Amino acid sequence: MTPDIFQTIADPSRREILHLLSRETLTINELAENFEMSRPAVSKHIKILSQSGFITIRDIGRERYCLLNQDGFNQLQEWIAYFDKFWQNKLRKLETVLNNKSNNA
Amino acid sequence: MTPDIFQTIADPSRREILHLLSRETLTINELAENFEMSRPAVSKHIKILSQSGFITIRDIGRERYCLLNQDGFNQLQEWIAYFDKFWQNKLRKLETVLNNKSNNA
DNA sequence: AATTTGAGTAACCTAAAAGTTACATATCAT
DNA sequence: ATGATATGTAACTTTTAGGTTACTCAAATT
Repeated sequence: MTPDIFQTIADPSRREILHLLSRETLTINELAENFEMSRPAVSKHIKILSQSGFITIRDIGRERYCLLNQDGFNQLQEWIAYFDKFWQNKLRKLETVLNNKSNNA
Repeated sequence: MTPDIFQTIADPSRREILHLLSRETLTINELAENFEMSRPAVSKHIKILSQSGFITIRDIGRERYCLLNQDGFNQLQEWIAYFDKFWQNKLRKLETVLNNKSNNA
C-alpha cells in the first residue's frame, strides 16, 4: 500500500533526507551516515519516500542512488492550491466590498 | 509545545476539518457533527490546528467559531518553495547544457 | 435558581509508527 | 571461491498519536 504524502513528510528524518538530496545525489549508506539511527531505519524511510513519489532510486550495481522526484511535491502543491483559491476568493470579496463602499460614498 | 505543521496536516480528519472550514465557519459542535468520532476528539484536533496556525478561533458566548488562518498554509508554502528552487535550478542547468550543445554544433 | 448546552481536561486504552537487532542476498574485489 | 560491502527483510520493542469515557466549568435558557 502506497503511503500518503502528508504522512510521508510528517517525519522530520524524511524531510531531512529530502533536504540532503536537494544538495546531491546520495546512496542509502551515504544518507545513513548523516543520521544517528541505524541503516535499516534509513532504508525504511527511503522506501516510504520512494513509494509516495518524493524520490526516485537508480540502481547501479549493489548501490542505490537516491534522487528527488517532483511528483510528491506536485501532489502537495495541488492540495495547497485548493486553499490558495480560498484566500484569493476571500481577497476578491473584500475588494468588492471596498469598491461598493467607494461607489456609495 | 506547538505542534509542527507537517504533523498537523498528516491526520486525515484534520485535513477534512480544514476542508469543511473552507466552505463555512463552524463551531466545534457543528464540526463534530460531520465526524464519527466524539466531540472531545474533534476538540483536540481543533487545538492542534489552532496551535499550528491553520485555524483561528473566535469565542462568542459559550460557542467557539473556527475559521481558516493563512499562517499555517504559508509556512507550508515556504517549505515547498525551497524545493521549487531546486527544480527551477535543475531546469536552468538543463537549458545551459542544451545551449552549449547548439553552440558547439 | 435550576437545567441545558457548548466546550475543555484528565485518565486511560489501543493501534500504528519508528526504531532496533539479526539474518538473507547480491555484487564487487581479491 | 572467499571475503567484504551495500542493501533488503523479518521479528520484535517502544513510543506516540488518536481515540474513548467521565468529569468540570461557564454561558444560555427556562
